[in-house]
Amino acid sequence: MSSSREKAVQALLYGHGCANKLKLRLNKRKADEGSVSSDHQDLAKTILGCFSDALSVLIDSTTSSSVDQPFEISPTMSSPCPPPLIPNPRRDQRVSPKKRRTSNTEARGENWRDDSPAPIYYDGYLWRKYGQKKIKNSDHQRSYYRCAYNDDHPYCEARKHVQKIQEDPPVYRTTYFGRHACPIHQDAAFPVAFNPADDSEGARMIKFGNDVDRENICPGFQLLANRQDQILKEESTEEQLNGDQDQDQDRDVTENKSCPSDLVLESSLFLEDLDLLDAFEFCPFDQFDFPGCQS
DNA sequence: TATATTTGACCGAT
DNA sequence: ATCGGTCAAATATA
Repeated sequence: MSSSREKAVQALLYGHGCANKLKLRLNKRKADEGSVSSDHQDLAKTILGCFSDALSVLIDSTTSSSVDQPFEISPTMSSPCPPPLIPNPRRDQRVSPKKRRTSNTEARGENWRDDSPAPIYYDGYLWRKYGQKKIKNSDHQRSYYRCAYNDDHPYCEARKHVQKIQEDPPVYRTTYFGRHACPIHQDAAFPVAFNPADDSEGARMIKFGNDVDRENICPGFQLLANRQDQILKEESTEEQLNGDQDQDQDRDVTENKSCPSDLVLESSLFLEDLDLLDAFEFCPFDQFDFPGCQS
C-alpha cells in the first residue's frame, strides 16, 4: 500500500474511533438523561457509517490483488515474497524445535479479543510477524505475531493472532495471548486489561500508563496518555453506576455475539481530547506513524 | 548490511 | 489423520 493510502486509512481509523466514541456517549447520555435529540444520534450514526464505508473501500482496493492476504499496515510494508523454487534440504536436519502451545485458548492464556474493520496497527506494543496459516473453514489466513522484543527477552510470551473473519463489511479479529514480560512493554502504555476477571465483566479497557520511549519519540504522548487514563477511570466508575442497558452493550462487544461495525473500534484511541491535542500541537494522526513523529 | 516478512516444514494436540 | 502453532531459511526492504 502506498504511503498516502496508508495514512488515509490510519486517519480514517482514528476518525472511526472518534465517531464511535461520540455515538456511545450520546447513547449513554440519552439513557441517563433522555435529553439527547435523535437527530444528533442519527448524525453520529451517519458519520460512523461514512468512516466504515470509506475504510471498506480503501481496504477492498488494497486487498483485491491478494485476496487471502490480510490487510496489513506494517512498519516496513514488505511485499509478499514468492515461494521458494527449491526446497531447503537443511529443514530436514532441524533439531528439536520448541514445543508448541496447546490449542486450547484458556490454557494458552487468551486474554483479550478485538474485532475491527481493519487489523489493529497501533495497539501500543511492537509486534513481529512469525507465521501465517490457512485456517480450516475460513477463506482467510491467520497471521501470527509475537512481541518484537521476544528476541532479546525470550521470557516475554505475549502473542497475538490476526484473522479476517468477515468479508462485507470487513471484520478483522485480533486475539491477544500471554502477558508482556519484557521490560520495554510490561510498564508500557496501552492496551488491554489483561486481567481475565475484568474481561469476564465485559471490560474493554485500554490501559494507558507510563511509556518513556514513546514519550521521547512523540512529545505530548504522555500527556495524552495520562488524560486518557483519567477518562477511562471516570468512565469505569460511570459504567459501574449505570443500568442494564450499558452492561448489555458491553457484554455483546466482549463476547462477540454480534459485532456491528460501529462497535468494533471501541479500542481505538478516544477523541474528545482533540482540544487537548490542539493545545499541545500534537497531530492525532502521528500516533500511527512514529517515523513521521521523529522527523 | 541489518532487519523484518514470507512460507514450507515440522510437530504436538486432538 | 488432521489441524493449528511455531520454526527458520529464503527473501524483501530500508
